[in-house]
Amino acid sequence: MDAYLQSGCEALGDGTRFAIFRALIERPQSVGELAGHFPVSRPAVSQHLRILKQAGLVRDRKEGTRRIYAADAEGVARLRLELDLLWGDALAAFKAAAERWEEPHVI
Amino acid sequence: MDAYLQSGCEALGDGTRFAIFRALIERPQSVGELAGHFPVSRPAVSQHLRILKQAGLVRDRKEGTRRIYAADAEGVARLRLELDLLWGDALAAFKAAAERWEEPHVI
DNA sequence: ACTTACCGTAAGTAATAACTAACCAAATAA
DNA sequence: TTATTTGGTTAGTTATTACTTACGGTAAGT
Repeated sequence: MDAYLQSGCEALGDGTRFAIFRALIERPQSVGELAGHFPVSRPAVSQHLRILKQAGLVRDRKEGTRRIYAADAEGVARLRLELDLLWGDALAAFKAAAERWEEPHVI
Repeated sequence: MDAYLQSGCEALGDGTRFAIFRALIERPQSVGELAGHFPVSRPAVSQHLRILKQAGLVRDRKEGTRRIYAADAEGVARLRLELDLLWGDALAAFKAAAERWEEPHVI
């Protein structure tokens, strides 16, 4: 999973990438800073960041020679909405299934 | 990702597995039924189901010679809660960042 | 008992993803 | 200008994952 577009859940499927994303939610950080937190090389972090960026979950801005990455509010909201729809469907299905069990008792 | 325990996001990281999970949210289904919906073999579906089960996202019951899988309400709720905490953290951070920008204007 | 339907598991393969090392580019500092 | 810092990209390797085929096991039907 290193070079093509993908949806939010796939982008967060890798543990290291999820951890990087989580770190960026706490506060914006540079690539080198992030690399310091995890047992992978700086290029590996760069590649994870590219994938997160393609998924719209992070954005970046240049600041001198450094590049600061931050979680992207819009992308996060989009993923949240997508998953909320899923939870909604699930809840509706659970409720319907429960009612199919309870109805006979009401008779 | 075929044999060890993992958290919810990693379990949904694979596209085929996510699709299977989504199908089970719509309605409980047997393994063979699921395999009919996707371009993979039945054993492949079985393996995906095992991973989803290890993640607590699905449960299964025997029904004759068939085995019916269904989304697990408790596991779904747990994952939802975990992600809601993440969204909450993100929202708080975005709000704090926005205020750091707006404060100077208030002076 | 035999057959059929359905499914899990094991083994092996093929595909893909994650990673490192090496290189290059841009911005700042001396 | 030269050196330093920082980080993206490429190439190649390693590790992991998804997959199929083959097999065995259980439950229901004949």
